[in-house]
Amino acid sequence: MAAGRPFSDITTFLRNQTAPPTSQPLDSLFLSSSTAPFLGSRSMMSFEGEGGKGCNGSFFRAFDLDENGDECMDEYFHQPEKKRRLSANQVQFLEKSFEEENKLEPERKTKLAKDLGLQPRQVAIWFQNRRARWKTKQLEKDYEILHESFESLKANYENLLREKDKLKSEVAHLSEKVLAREKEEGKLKQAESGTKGLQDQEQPQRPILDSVSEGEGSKVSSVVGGCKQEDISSARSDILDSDSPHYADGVHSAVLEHGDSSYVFEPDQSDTSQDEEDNLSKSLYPSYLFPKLEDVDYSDPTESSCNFGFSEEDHALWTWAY
DNA sequence: TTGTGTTTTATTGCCTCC
DNA sequence: GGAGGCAATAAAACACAA
Repeated sequence: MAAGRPFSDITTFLRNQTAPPTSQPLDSLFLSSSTAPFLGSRSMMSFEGEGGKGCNGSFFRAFDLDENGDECMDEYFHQPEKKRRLSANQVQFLEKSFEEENKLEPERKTKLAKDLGLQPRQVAIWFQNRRARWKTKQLEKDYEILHESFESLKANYENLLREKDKLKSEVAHLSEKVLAREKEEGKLKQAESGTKGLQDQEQPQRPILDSVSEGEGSKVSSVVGGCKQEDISSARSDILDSDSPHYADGVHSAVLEHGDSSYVFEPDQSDTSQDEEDNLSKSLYPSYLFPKLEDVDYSDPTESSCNFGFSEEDHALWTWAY
């Protein structure tokens, strides 16, 4: 069967069973509503039994076979309500046309219908259904792409979360070390001031961490690890107080009486944004917990006198936390 | 052969555009 | 208001396992 004129044989047969084949399309004789009003939309048919249910599996072949052609004609015309699938060639032709343009202008529809021996409405329906199938496939593809993208982002996010937790615990660990060292230094200074005796009594000095009692100190260090804000800020208020020129002013009293250090120092405990993250770092590890970094010489990280025995990496992390 | 799931063809009803 | 598109759906055709 020649592509483009697939039904020339049957057309000829129906027009004149003895005449040679012509290129006359089938629908001009067979499916035109003006000339064949007996065929409604339910009678739109393909003349090729792809599934072998037709006569000898092919309606065309059936017509080619002289001995049973009439039989097949009878069989064919006695199933006016049966749906017929389009032939492979017809579908191929339509697919090709669809690839070129998935919308169907009236002229193209008429031409396709004529070429394939179908009713224009059949062609339109085929395109309609084809567009629907294409859309479904497209949606599936889009879904796949989005799903993959989502999975990738999710994995990335989880990695970042793990990394964040790791860094947090590192910072906490380092902070504990710093606190322990601070505490020891405080004790040393206290001992020194004790040996100086009463000569210093006229100029009492409060060491930075003096006001942090044993209990409070341990409280702070445990807090840093456990990230408990109130206790940290409580310790901080004491230390700030010791340095503060307004040690006994009303604000301080109010803070102390209030019993809740968050009254003046109230960090956000959530960790959902970068800003909050920064705030958290600063509130968790405020400047009073560390020596003034600008006073520390990092030029030689191996110099234990000024690097607290931490490695260069520790310093980097420290600086970051600071 | 038959039951069942999938695909294809066709209809219906609604909506938009000219 | 008619033509055409689309979504939802029906129903025939088909594939396939049991």
